[in-house]
Amino acid sequence: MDKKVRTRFAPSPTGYMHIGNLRTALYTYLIAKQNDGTFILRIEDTDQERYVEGATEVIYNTLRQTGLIWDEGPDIGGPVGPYIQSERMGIFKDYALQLVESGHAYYCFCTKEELEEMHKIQQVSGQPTKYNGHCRKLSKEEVEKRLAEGVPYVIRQKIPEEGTTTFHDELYGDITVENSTLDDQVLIKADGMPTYNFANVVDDHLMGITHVVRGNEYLSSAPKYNLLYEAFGWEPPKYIHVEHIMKDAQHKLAKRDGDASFQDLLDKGYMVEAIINYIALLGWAPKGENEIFSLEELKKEFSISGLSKSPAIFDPMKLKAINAEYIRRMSFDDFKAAALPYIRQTVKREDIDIDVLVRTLQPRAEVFVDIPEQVDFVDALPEYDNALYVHKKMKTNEETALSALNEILPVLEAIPENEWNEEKIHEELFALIEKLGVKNGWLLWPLRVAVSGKQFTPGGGIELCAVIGKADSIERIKKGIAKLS
RNA sequence: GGCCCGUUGGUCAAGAGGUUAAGACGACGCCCUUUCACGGCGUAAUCAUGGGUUCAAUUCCCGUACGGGUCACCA
Repeated sequence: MDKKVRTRFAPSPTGYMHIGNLRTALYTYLIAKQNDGTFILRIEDTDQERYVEGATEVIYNTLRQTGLIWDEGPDIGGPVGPYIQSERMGIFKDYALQLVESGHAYYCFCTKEELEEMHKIQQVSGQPTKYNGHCRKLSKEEVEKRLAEGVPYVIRQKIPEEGTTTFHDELYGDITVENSTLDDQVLIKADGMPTYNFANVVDDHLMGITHVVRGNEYLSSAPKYNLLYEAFGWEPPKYIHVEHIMKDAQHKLAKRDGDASFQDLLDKGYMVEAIINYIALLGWAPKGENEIFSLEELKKEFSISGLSKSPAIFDPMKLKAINAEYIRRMSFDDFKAAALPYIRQTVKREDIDIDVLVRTLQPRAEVFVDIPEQVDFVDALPEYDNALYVHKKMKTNEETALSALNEILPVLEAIPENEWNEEKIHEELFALIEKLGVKNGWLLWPLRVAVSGKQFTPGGGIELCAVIGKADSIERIKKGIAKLS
């Protein structure tokens, strides 16, 4: 690396952070940071029609939350500002004029109607729709005359009529296209503003950007970018085009899918670290077998060569599994602090052993938002069907369950209130199992059902009894006996 | 439709001429002094397809199919 790496994330403030976009930001950030380079935030807000109140804040907040901290940007400034595109509007026209001067661009006076007409004809005759070069042929005098008359105009890029253009992508290698397939795209619009493509090239150059990570949709316009760089005599940045994140094989993950934005994922209870970890993996594969990476670790691990050239389908299951892994890796205290608000959504009573509940919950919680439902039996025993008592593998049925509960009841009743804890209950019940000469499940499966009324619970019967306390446990067992009798 | 790109198990994917074609999620099975959505151990994949090149092709080349992208005075 001879040149200091400078990368940029250049989102439009739409008020919505698509995870594909976030992932681009991530990769962009990682490339800068792993090369000890600079990560720049540039807001591309030139589309007034799409302006959304507070949208810039969404970008700031997302980046801050995920730890993708920029070194230069609108709020903190930097040597190549301004970093808000709408504040740079004055600089582009001169560059376009420079191109006109050097013969790489030209004034075009065609009206919208004329263009529409032209495209219509092209479509009907099966031709590709592109500008027909009408105004290319205008004489210098003619141009001057119309300019003087104040005829509205745009400035278009003059694509060579023959030959090919080759550009290099770090992932795809060299891609060559026929110049004849390229359109004389507009550089400066009739209102004097630059088009996105033009502003992008100029800004990237002015900001000294060395690597551009962007979506695959720009692959087809990349040759035109290259021609622009050539016309200016500038060195193009290294391109890395990344594939889309898909909902399924034929549809991109879209807003309406409800999984598409960072905020959607947050709302579903996923942890920030897990989200970053998962999207890093969507379209990129680490060298080794480890898949769990912090942002810090990603800086070391990430490599452009591990990026994938084909679209990746977003898999909520995998995200969930990674989130579960993060939960399991939390310390007891951290997990407790994070889980408590969720537990309290359904568990209001205070007379329980919360630590036992938290401890049994941690390995079984995959996402925080699932917790309220997981512990909703604590406050009150739900209505349940006796069918729950039937378990093939445990060899239990309603009849054996009744016997089991009848055996359990006096044993638990005999435990003094102040000795009621997990160890004691365990000790007493296992003594009973030995005395009766039965399998653990024969006794404990019915207990779990009676005490929870649920098919799945965090922890087994013993833990649950410890959580809800003696009085409630006894009451629920009695209720089970009554139901089974 | 033109142009560009892609195609390894249900999903994410490693592998880059000769491999038992990794690993993870999911599924399934078994195990575990208590169920499970914990843990442990296993099982399942002839690499879209046809043709080349080669002693040898999932890996290179061409075609086909399928999928995606793009063809704006929008970003």
